[in-house]
Amino acid sequence: MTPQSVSTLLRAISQPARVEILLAIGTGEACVCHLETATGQRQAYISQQLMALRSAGIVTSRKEGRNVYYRLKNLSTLDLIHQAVEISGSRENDLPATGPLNLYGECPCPNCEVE
Amino acid sequence: MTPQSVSTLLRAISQPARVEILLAIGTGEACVCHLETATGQRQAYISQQLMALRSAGIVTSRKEGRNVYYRLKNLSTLDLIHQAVEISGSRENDLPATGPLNLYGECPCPNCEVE
DNA sequence: AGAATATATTCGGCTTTCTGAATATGACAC
DNA sequence: GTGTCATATTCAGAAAGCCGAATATATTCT
Repeated sequence: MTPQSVSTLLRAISQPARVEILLAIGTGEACVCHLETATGQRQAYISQQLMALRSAGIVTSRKEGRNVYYRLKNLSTLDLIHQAVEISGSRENDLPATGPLNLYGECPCPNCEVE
Repeated sequence: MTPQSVSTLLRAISQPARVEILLAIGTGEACVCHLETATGQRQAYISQQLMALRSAGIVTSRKEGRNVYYRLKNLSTLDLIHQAVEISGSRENDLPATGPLNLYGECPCPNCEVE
């Protein structure tokens, strides 16, 4: 039945850290080290949240070298979050910038610099 | 900060019983006894869920006689749920009919019959 | 007043989620 | 091989959520 699957999806998102991660990934792709700097959280912690998002089918991952790049499986997940922002009454501007802050294949965060 | 309020909202919805309740209320108004028959749950249980929805600011209540009528504070909460349905991959039709099954001020469920 | 009805609240135990700490895996460089 | 870097997993205690059972409140009726 569907209320079950709806609530499973929403529950997976209903965590401040995971909302931040999803917004940081945005419409692009982000490796863990990027999310680490983007959200200021420990690496293991982010990995845990990503595991939750992955097993809920919200994100997919792609491995390249020693990095793993995450992206949203369905971009309208972002719309859902934005709608939640509106409903919750906060101004949209209060949200941290939505990704991508980087280009595909390369990660701009300190540890990943390519040049 | 906003990821917090977003997750508070989503968490309040992320519960099968509450999704059902919200859909049963739909765009209209429903008293508790109606939701009782609509969802097949015990009265106290529904009241608990309504309390959660109320304290999350998702529904408002209006008292009339010995009945209390609930409605969505913001109708786009329904859109959010429908979008969650799409993202979660289930067909929209799997959702139980969205309210209102009743007219304002009167409740069609057995205990509330007016005529 | 007392009884019946509609809804709300409290309590308690159980289960789940959260998150820090430590550790493991896997890939690349040397 | 060893070392280092990026990411993943496991464990455990604390916190939060869920929900049945009992009880409370508030309204109407007689």
